[in-house]
Amino acid sequence: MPTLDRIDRALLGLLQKDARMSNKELAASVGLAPSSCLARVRRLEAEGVITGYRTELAPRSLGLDLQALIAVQLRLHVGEAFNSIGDHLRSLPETVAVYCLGGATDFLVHVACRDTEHLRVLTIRSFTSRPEVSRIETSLVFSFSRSNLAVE
Amino acid sequence: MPTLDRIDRALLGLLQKDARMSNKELAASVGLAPSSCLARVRRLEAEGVITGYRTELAPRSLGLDLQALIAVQLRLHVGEAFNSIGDHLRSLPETVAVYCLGGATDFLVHVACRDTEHLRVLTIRSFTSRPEVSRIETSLVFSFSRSNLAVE
DNA sequence: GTAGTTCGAGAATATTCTTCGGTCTCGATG
DNA sequence: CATCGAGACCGAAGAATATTCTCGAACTAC
Repeated sequence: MPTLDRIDRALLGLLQKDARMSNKELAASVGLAPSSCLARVRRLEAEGVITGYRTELAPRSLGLDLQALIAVQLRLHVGEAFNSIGDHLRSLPETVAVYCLGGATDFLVHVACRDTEHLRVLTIRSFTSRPEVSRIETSLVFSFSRSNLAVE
Repeated sequence: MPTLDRIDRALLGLLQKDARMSNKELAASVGLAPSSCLARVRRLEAEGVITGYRTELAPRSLGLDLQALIAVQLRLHVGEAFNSIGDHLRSLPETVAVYCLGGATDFLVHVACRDTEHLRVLTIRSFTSRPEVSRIETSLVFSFSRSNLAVE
């Protein structure tokens, strides 16, 4: 369990906002020499604090105009089914995110589709036709925005 | 509405997986000269296909061991309240993501907290005590994983 | 004190970025 | 059928950056 000091947190805050910030600029922002800064970032990566650098795309630019949240309720709650359906949901090309939940809903899946027909086919082919799935409920996503984690 | 050819899509796929990949490596992966590759990426940024580069952090490393989804139902559905509560939810330091939904639930908020006490205080202070909020329902998040958008 | 440890600075090297012509292809046009 | 222009790519070179390495300061424990 790594301890994060003030500088680590500043780095994480900056990198969350812009993962492509150069090491030099990063170093200047936190008041370190580039070499020291790089060592810190490498350490944060190695310790697993930083889990990856992702590029965020506009779904619309990819022709995915329709986003939905699909709440999934399972028939069997044995561990086996839980894992296999989880992997299945994560592997769908339409999937943006998968939540595994406690409560009445077992999974909540955020999907991006081209249009309503695409969504309709998706829910049938990849959700309701699976034997583990008891019931789903689909909600339209009007807007979606992600925030940075608080690092302080 | 920009048209994305095969190379654009390859670039987006690679950058989604690793936003810090160097331009040189990126160029080699798609069979382009670095200069041409850079021009493509710049164009994708300018066209709004790429909306940002984010660093993904492990919530646990930040002492945020407890994640939850909070479904929010509003009292008034006028546009005014809708925007103000949306901004409020997005501005919370605990917020990871905010969905604005159609259906019975108006907002779904993904939050990360230190512990149950933190979550309890959060739901009261930042959710139920707001006048626009009629009712909330909190679900525990056992696991959460994000996928890359299909670019092909 | 002193040895060990951690952390950062600075220099030197390796690598990469970025710009700037130049070339090629392709389609339209005279 | 030749010419022209637009668009896309490549390659080279200077500038900027990343990375490695070594050294020294501050701190700890004994």
